[in-house]
Amino acid sequence: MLSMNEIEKKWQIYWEKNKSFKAETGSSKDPYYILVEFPYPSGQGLHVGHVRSYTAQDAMARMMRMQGKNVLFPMGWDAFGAPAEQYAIKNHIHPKEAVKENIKTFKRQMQTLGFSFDWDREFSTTDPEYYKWTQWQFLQFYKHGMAYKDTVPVNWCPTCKSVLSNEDSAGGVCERCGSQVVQKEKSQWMLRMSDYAEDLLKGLDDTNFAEKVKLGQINWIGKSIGAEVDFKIDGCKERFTVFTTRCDTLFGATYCVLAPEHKLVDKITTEEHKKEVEEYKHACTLKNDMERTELNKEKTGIFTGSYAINPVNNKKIPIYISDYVLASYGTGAIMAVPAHDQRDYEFATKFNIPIIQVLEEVTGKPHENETEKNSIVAIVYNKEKDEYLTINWHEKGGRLFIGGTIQEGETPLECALREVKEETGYTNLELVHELSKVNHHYYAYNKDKYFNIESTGFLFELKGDKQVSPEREEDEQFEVEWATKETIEKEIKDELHKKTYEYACHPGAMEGDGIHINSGFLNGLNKEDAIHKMLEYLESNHAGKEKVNYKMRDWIFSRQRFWGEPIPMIYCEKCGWQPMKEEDLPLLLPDVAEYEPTDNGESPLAKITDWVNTTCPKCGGSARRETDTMPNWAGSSWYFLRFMDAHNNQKFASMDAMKYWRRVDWYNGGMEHTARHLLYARFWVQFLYNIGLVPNKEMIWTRVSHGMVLGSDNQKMSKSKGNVINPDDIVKEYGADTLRTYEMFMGDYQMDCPWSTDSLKGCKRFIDKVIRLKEKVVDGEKYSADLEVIINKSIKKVQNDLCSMGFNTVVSTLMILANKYDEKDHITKKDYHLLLILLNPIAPHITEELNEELGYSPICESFWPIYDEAKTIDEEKEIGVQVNGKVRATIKVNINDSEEVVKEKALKEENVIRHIDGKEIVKFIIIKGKIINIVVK
RNA sequence: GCCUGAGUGGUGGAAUGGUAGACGCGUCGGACUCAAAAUCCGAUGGUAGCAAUACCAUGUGGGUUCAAGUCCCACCUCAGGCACCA
Repeated sequence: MLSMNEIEKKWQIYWEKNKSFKAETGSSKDPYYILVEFPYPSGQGLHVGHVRSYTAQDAMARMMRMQGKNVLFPMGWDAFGAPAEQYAIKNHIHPKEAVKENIKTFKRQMQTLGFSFDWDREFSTTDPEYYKWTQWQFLQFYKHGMAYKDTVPVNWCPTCKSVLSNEDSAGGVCERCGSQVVQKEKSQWMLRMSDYAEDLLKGLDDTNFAEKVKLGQINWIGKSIGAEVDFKIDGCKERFTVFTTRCDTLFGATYCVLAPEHKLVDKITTEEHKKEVEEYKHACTLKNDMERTELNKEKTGIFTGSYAINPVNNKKIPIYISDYVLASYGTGAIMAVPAHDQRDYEFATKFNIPIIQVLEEVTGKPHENETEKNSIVAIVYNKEKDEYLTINWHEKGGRLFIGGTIQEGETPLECALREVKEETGYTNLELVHELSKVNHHYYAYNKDKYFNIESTGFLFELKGDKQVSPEREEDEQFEVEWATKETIEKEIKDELHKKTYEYACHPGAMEGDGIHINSGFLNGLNKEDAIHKMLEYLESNHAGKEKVNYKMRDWIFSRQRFWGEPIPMIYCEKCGWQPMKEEDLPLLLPDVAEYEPTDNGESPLAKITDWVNTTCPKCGGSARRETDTMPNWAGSSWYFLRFMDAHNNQKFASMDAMKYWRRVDWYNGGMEHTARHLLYARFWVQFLYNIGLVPNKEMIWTRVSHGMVLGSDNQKMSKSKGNVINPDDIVKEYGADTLRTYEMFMGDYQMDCPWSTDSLKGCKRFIDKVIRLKEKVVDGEKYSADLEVIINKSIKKVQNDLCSMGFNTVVSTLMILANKYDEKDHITKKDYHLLLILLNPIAPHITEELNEELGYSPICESFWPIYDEAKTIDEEKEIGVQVNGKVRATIKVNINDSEEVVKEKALKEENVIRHIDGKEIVKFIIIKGKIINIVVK
């Protein structure tokens, strides 16, 4: 008798020897490419989370092979990265040595789990044979004008003298030493990814990504359609352009803002403001990205002394500089419309800049022959009692705030104060906010008239309870009541008053839609129509044009690190930047053992002078190599192409191989990579497609993501929390099949799920039960008659669920099947064989072993069973009988029963009779094979 | 603030608009055993009841429907991602 671990070893050797999972390029079988993100081989070893996603894809791969597909299921290593470099610095060894060790561990662990990877295609991104092609592809980017050098700000720690990634400088503090991170300008290689924004957006239509993945991509690209508007500067020839998505609000622009870094700032700043502006600009350079974008930060800024001319009404509006405007987005300048943009509103309030409302929300329904008038709604708040002043008309009109019509010669504010006094007698009010105006339509019963009013809202605070006697008119029969927030939300039904209350709760800019006011030729139009009309106006007056902007920027492609692909560029004093000759690739990383960072922010490579000094490929004179390396994302942007033709030394992959495999059919990875990694990979592929090197513009068809395996405390597994589960321990104690089965069964594959060793034991019991069932096997090459339906149902469910990531229900289906078998004294050989095949994708070792004992040829060389749809339906079924939607009984129905028979059966049930007794049957609903509902009155 | 998800027993989680809680874990009871482990059998959402059964129950409140965990509207909580993108 072999032990569990021996059985597993036996089959792992069998698969390896027989190359059971080798994918043959060019085979006449249908190709199917299943990819799971290749791991970073860390020193921690394989995580149980890896086991979950690899098992899931492995199960799919195994089933599809049995279904006759030529499955490509590869594995490799994404081994460049900071941890290996840190480790190397500490231990004075070359990172490639550390990586070699880690890969060995990872591979051994994967093999003990029995994943059906085609190991013949294995490679690491750190192999010179691989990164040669990463470098080669960079040269293609360069040669096609897609790579360029630019000066961009980087996070810089003055203490560590090192460039930090955004992650390492979270919170504006250096992760390592805790000192303040500052911004430093640095010349970096960039890839023109923003040129591809539109194509990356459109390309999504040619993929089958999950909707949330597509949304992630769309948000990251961040397309916004708007307009560029040109502003002249008063008394000066200069002009500047702003980007806006709301050109319809141009009449409401009351100032402009330039980013502190904007080129024009120095030119337009007047003498008297020079000093302050300089100081402000300087203060901004000291702030890092985090501080500048901090939430709820109070707006800051400085007036430049100059004025811009609003192109639609020639009004002079002041120009400020402020860091809430980003130099890197749009044109680095904005027109500010405080009435309709929250940020502008905050700035304008702080600097006392006028706020002009140009758009009103509309409430109520318009009607013919409306009378127009202006009115107010006053909301009075009592801070001490936390209550609002209302008047209650009871059944004559419900609860309202104080309202009224503005009279001749009266301002809205005067009107509001008068109305409050007349209706309630309160006089000591302090204005908190004047609220946005609302355009309201309503019908007045007492006057039998339709009105269209422009209502101004006010929020007051009550100061003291001084009250004079109200001056109500005779027909004003209401009560004055103080009402709580809850009462108001429940009882105030009037749309205008509700809207006004909403404004009072969230005072600020009105960013919604409505109709335009104070806007010349736009008056009366809604947002969309007004945008179109404004665009026409701007274009015909040469003052602006439609413009599309994207949040996505070019890809900063330089890293000041040792352990990455060297960028194959050479700088010559005479010839400038020159690409290396392609035939000289790969440019190898030097074999030294010191990678301490330099103290000026250069890559550690800069200190290795033997390596840095070289000759210019163009003029042959002395020159220096680029010392920055590529980011971690580079190698993973095209590895899936390499798997199609992993050992080609003429090309990164041959067109023939890529045409045969077509694309990645199924790509599984973590949710955290669905935005950036996927975008980089798609960009890379689209570029290669455009220069004719890959067969399709999108090389990834379906992208799905898995949930994390958390510790049993529902927290992320980490050494410090002591909740880490090592797959090696589990395999040793319970076997790989049990671990695989449990990880499939633990929960919804796409969702996070905590580890539970108790539940794992349950899966062990299930596997043991399957083994025990062998004792019940009797000869027979047919399914047992009474098992036929459940067998056919199970085949269908297992195969459907394996394809739709319902791995947990695959396992439960098989548990149900095994329980059914267990109820019987005997099962046929064929019954048992079927269970083994269905379970094989998830628990491949033990099923192969039991299958062999039965005398069959290996499952990995067999065919997947085909189910008979006709036999998936039960002859007899229990269904519920409802009366008025509540289940009152269950009856057994036969598939051939007519509606009449079913009806009869239902009406015979005692409990049903009791519930319909003395009542009239209104409706008799029979959903065949599902439910009966008797509706009675 | 915005975008994604998710809220169902003691617990992990099932459920094409059709008997909510499949399957598993745990717990309780029983069998086997000198005993324990393993295994097997039974019970297991809550309240009331001896029971038949009734009522309540899928985050909260409304709605659509013969029928809602599932669809629609509003809200609350949690997790992840993005965040002054004009």
